[in-house]
Amino acid sequence: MPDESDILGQEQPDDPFAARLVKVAAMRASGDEPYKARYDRTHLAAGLHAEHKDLPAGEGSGVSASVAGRIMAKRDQGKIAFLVLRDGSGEIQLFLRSDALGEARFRETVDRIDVGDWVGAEGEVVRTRRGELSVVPADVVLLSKSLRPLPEKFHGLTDVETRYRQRYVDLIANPEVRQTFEKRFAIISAIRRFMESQGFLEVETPMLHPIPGGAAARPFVTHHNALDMDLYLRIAPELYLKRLLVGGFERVFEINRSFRNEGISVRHNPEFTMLEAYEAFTDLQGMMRLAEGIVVAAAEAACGTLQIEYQGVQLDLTPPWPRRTLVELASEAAGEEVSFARSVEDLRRLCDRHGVPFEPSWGKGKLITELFEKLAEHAIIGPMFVTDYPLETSPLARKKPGAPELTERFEVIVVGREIANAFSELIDPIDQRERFEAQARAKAGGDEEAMGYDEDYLRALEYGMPPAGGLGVGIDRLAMLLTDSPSIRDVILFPHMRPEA
RNA sequence: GGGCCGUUAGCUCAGUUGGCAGAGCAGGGGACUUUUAAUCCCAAGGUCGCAGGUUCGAGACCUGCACGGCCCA
Repeated sequence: MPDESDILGQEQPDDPFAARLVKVAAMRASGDEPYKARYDRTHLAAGLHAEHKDLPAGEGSGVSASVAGRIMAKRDQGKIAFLVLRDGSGEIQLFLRSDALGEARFRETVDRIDVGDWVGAEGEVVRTRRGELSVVPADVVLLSKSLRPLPEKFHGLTDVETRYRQRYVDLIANPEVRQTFEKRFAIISAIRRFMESQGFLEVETPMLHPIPGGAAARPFVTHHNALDMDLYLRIAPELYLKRLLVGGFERVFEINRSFRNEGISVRHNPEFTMLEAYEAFTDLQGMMRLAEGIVVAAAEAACGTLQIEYQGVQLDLTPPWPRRTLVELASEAAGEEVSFARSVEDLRRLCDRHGVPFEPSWGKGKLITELFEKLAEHAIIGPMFVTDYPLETSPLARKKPGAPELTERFEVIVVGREIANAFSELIDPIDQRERFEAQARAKAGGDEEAMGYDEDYLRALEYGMPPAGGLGVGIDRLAMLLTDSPSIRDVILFPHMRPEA
């Protein structure tokens, strides 16, 4: 990579980077700082288009405006030049004229400015003969010199690896990427407003956990030097939020990152964003209404409608969503009854017959859950509440009355994917202790995703937790759904990547 | 973890049966006073992902590795 000293002797280097360094050096030599401190603008591009929408082609407005942004295109025609300036609101053309700037200054300005530079300009707002609203600058200021050429203007940046690694270039080259993220943040903002409108208080709980809990997942481990102890990046905020119910907060939620030390795929990033909400004195029915309300608020904010299309599939998000039990759906997909009435050996044979791999340590509940996930879940268009998850895989959910092997739990499935998960919360400290003991046995048996035994959480339950419903929503997956994005990496600004080759 | 595919100029892509590395855009020089992917002329631009192998000769064929994508687990 050349630096300024390398190119001082060269007048017109061919290399774009070097050519731009020459311009930087020339500006500095003439006392014009190429990286300025500020620029006071009067207008945004979109504001000018709105204010002057009735200005006829070929006429001047008689009013002056100053704008600032990045130069996206340059069309030099000798005595005039057109620059396309993009700011945060949109684009506005700069119509540089030698008769407005003076011939020498016009030439110097046009030669000095490259596509990619940040520029401020002030002058009369006009509409050209061809109908393009433009600013005819009496003054053009180079605010920040870009040294690297932007991707080709017509095709943009398409290499997905570069798009994810250099999101800043992706955002410059591909305007729809910006729209996707604007939608993502509109979704999150709408969900916050909805939760607050329902009387929920947004809280912050620890991300560094002494005992990983609240989900079945392998954690990231880190180390606190002063305390000389290992800590875990949280896999879920659940157990802390429920401690707050014990403390007397009746409606709380948190929207923030959790971390899971697992594979990366189109649906998994090591750090991801979840909403978790807990409401005292309600149950699974209340969580169904809450889940529907959240998705409706998010869809209206992002899409303005509940009729959406995801990857070619038409979806109607209008509540109420249908409810089916997990065992029912697994049985339909397997073509025979999948139930706790069958023996473990029988369920294993069923797995074999359908090509579903299993571990010898799995009980009926895990086998049935696996059959559902492998045979039925992917085919559900939804949105659908899948209910009655087995107790074996739901260590924090209340038992279903009259069905001791099942829990009062649902997942919301849309286009074959889990986007939300909820229970009537397990508030019985004696039952919870037994569940933790079962998890501890599974962990001892080699299950690295089994939940840790959290004695302080049990102590909290022993003080008494009110009846409650709890809900988790995968914000990244919801954003994928509402922005029609095929990969989670499309809705995470800086997705995790291996180091560059 | 397995299978398949990809990696060529800053970007987007060609590259035939193994025979001198190509185009457009961007960048450089020139022309142009209403352009919209401006247009026209000229010149320049390469560690063909990396390392081996086969061959008189490899961007292409073989092996390994790296990174990425898709599918499966």
